[in-house]
Amino acid sequence: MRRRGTLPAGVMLEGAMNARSGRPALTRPDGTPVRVLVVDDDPDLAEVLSGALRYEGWEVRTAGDGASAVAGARELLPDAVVLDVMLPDTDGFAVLRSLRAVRPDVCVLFLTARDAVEDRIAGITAGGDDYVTKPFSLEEVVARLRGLLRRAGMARQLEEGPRLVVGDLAMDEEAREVTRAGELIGLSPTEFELLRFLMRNPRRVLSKTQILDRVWSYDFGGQAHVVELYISYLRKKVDAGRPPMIHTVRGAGYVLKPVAR
Amino acid sequence: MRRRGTLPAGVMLEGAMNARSGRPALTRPDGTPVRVLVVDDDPDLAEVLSGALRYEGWEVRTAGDGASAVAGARELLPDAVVLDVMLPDTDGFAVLRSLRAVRPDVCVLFLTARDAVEDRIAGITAGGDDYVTKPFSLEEVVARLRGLLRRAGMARQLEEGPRLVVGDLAMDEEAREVTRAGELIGLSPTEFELLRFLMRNPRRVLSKTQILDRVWSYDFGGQAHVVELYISYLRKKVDAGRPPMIHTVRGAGYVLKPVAR
DNA sequence: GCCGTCGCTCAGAGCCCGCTCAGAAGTTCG
DNA sequence: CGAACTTCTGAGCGGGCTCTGAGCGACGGC
Repeated sequence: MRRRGTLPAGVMLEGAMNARSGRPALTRPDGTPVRVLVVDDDPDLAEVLSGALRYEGWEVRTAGDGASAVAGARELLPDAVVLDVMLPDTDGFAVLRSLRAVRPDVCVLFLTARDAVEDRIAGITAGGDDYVTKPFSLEEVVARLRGLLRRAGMARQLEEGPRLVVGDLAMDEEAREVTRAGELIGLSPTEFELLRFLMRNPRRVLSKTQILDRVWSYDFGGQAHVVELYISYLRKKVDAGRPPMIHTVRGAGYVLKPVAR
Repeated sequence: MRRRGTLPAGVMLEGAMNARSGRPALTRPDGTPVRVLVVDDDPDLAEVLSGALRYEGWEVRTAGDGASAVAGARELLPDAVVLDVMLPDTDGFAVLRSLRAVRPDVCVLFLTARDAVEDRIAGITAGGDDYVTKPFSLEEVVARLRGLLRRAGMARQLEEGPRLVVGDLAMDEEAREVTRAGELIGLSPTEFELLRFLMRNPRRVLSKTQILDRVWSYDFGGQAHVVELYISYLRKKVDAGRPPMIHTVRGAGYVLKPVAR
């Protein structure tokens, strides 16, 4: 079962409703949803991205080129922009300048090809902005965006730091530190992202396909078997010798739950 | 003027917040954000600069020539100005005179080519202002600006002296001295700036790209490999024979942390 | 109780990442 | 003018990380 180049089957895309249950969504200071503009000339990719962002409870609008991006920004007045560096009409930097003219404090997350990194990205991460290289995972994009928005002063109403907590399991996203019952746990990059996905959806059964679509890059051609493997890695490190928090739901997927009392 | 400890934490944070590390930003005496005007005719450079300064929690406005600089200053009433000496319509010194007419005590940081007008710059800096030569690193610009503002009497000087401390590692920015456990450590200029960047972002994973964008000059064309090299230099000097403070996070970057409690 | 399916884990191959050494080019200073 | 220092490139190496394949155990249907 081979996946097509750009499009994962978007199980989580349909029913794009409010935030994931469990925790309130990241919102603007006045409580209205965060507004994001997605700019990419690949309509499939733009659709997948906007689906993932809507799933966060955010308001999303897409544009396929620089001109409509600027127009869209004028209407939407977005808090953040996901911006492909390579666009059919202009490059992302020119678009950024126009955007900044409309809204100086807008956050920008650049999408760029791996080899183009050294090009003119220099200086971008120096400000509040950030970038991810293609191919990326949706979790990565969402996490980076959340980081940008948080630092830009969103979510003032909740004390939402860069810290995820489920039971006695805690994750500091900025320090990339994970602790269980105070003990430090070392994780590889993939393990870390998988655990982050689980921790952001506690008590919810996640299917292997869902996990694959979310945590792995969209061009990953492999089998769902990797998910089992990495779950097993995680169990060894997170549940080692302790009451288990990662549970298998046969035929459905996996759940992360705090230990029952 | 605010006194520490007498107000609830939330009130203090209400003013400008530094985007990094949650520390309060350098602010004006009344708690409002520092206001900076960036004047440079290269829009990309102006954009990168203003991004970096906004990231400090400051309010930024840009201008591309002398005329709009004076106009912008009249509106913004900036505390500091980052001013390119070479401008399309006039030179920076003329602009400075106009600025001083509006606000006599404004801090000025000149941007200048390496071999240009050393003597006139030298005269200027005698008056309390400062300059950096192109190409510069963003860390350098920000550090110089912070120094100027601090000396000009911006608030928080009690907490934010020219002294950075992480664990038993201490840095005096003005004396350019670094000590670990009281022992003096000699660093080259680049090593010093890299360590300063790490110390200003303790417990936060910094990617190689982030470090490159921030510590190296904006025109540096090289690979992220240099960062690894300089991290290795730093480790030899800072961590030599001691419990390590500089840690590698594979696939993510580097962190500076005080030794485990 | 038997059998098929599903999930877990081990072992290993290949790749990629980060560390280090050595040396060249440029710079500063005595 | 030479010596020491600084900065950066290139190459090699060691090891961690990711993924494949296969065997085995667990679970559930009948």
